[in-house]
Amino acid sequence: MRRLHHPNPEDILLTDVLYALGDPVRLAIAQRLAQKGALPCCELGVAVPKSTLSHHLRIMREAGLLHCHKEGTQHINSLRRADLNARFPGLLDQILDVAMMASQPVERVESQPGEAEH
Amino acid sequence: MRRLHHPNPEDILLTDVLYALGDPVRLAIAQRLAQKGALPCCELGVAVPKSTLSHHLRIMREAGLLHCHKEGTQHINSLRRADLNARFPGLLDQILDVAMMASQPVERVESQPGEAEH
DNA sequence: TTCGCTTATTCGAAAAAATCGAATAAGCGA
DNA sequence: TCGCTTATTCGATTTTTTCGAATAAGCGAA
Repeated sequence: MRRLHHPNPEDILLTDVLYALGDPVRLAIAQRLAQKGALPCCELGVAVPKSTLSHHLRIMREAGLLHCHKEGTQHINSLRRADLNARFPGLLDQILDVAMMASQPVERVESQPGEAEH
Repeated sequence: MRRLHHPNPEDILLTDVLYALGDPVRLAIAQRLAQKGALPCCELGVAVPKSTLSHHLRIMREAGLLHCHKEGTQHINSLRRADLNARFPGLLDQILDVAMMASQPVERVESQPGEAEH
């Protein structure tokens, strides 16, 4: 398997980060990782085919948004919070804050059926 | 000419805003408008063909990022700062802040030759 | 009104990117 | 080695982006 590419912190581009987060599936992944810390691909909780998920993770990884390392057969993903905060102070937290506030449908995939939100 | 569509403030989606700013040309336009207030298309200072510029402005307008109104033969564009701030408090300013900090090449097109930036 | 000029959108074809099923790779344990 | 699990890569289709050419629309002068 080819080695996965991660940009150096100083090479992370703002437009790449914004582009990576400018998709409902990828924003949901970022939110999930922010909450859970580190997760393998299969536990990201997004309803897309495996090949599409791989593509989304690549976009995020190459944008510098997340780090991925292998553990056995699994690929563990986590947000590069420190690197992002060094390069763009406060940005990621601000985005995750407003994302939490104004959740979009795709981000509520696992809400409890009993909790109505009339 | 068809009427230009602008989403209502409450219909603005975070992913649309991030996607709209996740392109070097569009981020440069947002920065320019943040600095100058309101500008017609021809004074946005981006080096792309007219038809491409029209497309970029449409993406931004339909994302809720900017407002466009006609004045004579010109279309005046301005950021929807109040609407965006109401929907996603602090987000736009945060993005413009870090964009200013870490300017990408396309954003420095008009820097003064005399002003060194060491 | 009609012509010429300016500003900007829309059309249409080509290039680039996203999607997703099928095939492949790679680790683990029996 | 075989079978199972996890995830990437391939390849074809769909969607989006790009940009020259055509169109639209306002303005001022003849």
